[in-house]
Amino acid sequence: MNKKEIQEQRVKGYFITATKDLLKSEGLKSVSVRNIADRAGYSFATLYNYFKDVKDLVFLCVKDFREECREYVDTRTTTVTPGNKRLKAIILAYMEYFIQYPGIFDLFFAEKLSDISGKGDTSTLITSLLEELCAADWDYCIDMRMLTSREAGLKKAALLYGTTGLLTLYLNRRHPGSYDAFFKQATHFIDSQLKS
Amino acid sequence: MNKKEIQEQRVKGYFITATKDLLKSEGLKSVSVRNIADRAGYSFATLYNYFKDVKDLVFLCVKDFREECREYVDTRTTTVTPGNKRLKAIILAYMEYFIQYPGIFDLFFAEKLSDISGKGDTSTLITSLLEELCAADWDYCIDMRMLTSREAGLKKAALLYGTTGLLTLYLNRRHPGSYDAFFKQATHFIDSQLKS
DNA sequence: TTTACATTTTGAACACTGTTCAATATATTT
DNA sequence: AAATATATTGAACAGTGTTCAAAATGTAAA
Repeated sequence: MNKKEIQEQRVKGYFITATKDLLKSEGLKSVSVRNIADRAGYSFATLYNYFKDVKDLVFLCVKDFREECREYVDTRTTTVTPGNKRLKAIILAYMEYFIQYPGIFDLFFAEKLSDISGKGDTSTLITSLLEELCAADWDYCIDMRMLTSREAGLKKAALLYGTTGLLTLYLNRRHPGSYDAFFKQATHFIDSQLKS
Repeated sequence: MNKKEIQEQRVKGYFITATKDLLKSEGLKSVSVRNIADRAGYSFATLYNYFKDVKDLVFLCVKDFREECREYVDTRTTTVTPGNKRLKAIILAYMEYFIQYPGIFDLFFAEKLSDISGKGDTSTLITSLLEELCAADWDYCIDMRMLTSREAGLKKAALLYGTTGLLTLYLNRRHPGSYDAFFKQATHFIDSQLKS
């Protein structure tokens, strides 16, 4: 029924919102079935009527966070000069977003997906985010004959791997040891990669 | 006393060996206080007479794995021509080691350190491994005037970030989707970074 | 309105996790 | 052999995810 569908989606939304709030404020380690249900105003058992397990619920947040990150980056890079300059700004803002919400980084890149089957698209959702954010400016550079399509492909990959690694090392291993040092390393890395 | 010290180190060793075996065979998720103690032939409570908590014990394994990785890489790269060629071989072997033991990668780069205080050197132990493996060949390239010291520093950092990110994405997000594709990406990335 | 059925919500229970602590067992010394 | 010191241990507690039968609620029919 339609009414039933609407209500189901509503309750699902309560759980998702609770999970997102918890993840952003307390981090991934505090995301538990009982904590989520408390925030949503339901019993922990109710959660299992709407999601097959807690990982399923947690990974449903990826879509929303992806959009949030997109907006975060867009609002602070639209006025920047297209091309290399904006690419740098986009990548820095992208990293900044995860620095601000380490729990979201954990969810995106560290948390293991439970079942490998149908969740391939969640992985794609995550790994394609940076590429999507940069797409227009890579195209711009290619159109301007600053880069070949082949070169752009290599740089895209290197920047995805590098930013992921740098964030992993900084958030999980405090390397570099301060935010200033991290930021300096990030800019150096991006500059070195964008340099033709 | 000396006798006491020897016995204490021996029992500690039993727990560390058990943890290492478990980590390599079953992965980090199976490393629990009771599983470790079972393998070591003690009660789970005994563990707390030798280590302040389970994370302390788990991170003590880093030192041994570091040595193991070092040997793994050394034995398959000593005969390679020094310079860029050997650098590539070293970095590939380094990645290969973690592909073989995903649990060790989790321990090195994903697992959060419990207390931030005295464990800074464990982080350093981890983040300096690749640099140490490559040190001789970077020096070789600098001596041969193939690189300036400054350029080498940039490349070192980029390769550390890139390998960490590529391994994170492949092991946690199946990106790229197959080992063949992963290997191809890894070689492309390394080649592009080593290219002056 | 009351009865009957369908759906949603829920807490108890189970198997796990890490950790603490008092009791037990072992080793050492007197 | 008795007294003391040390090592080992299981019970207990608070937390985790998950299942399931019972209770509460909503809906339809009599």
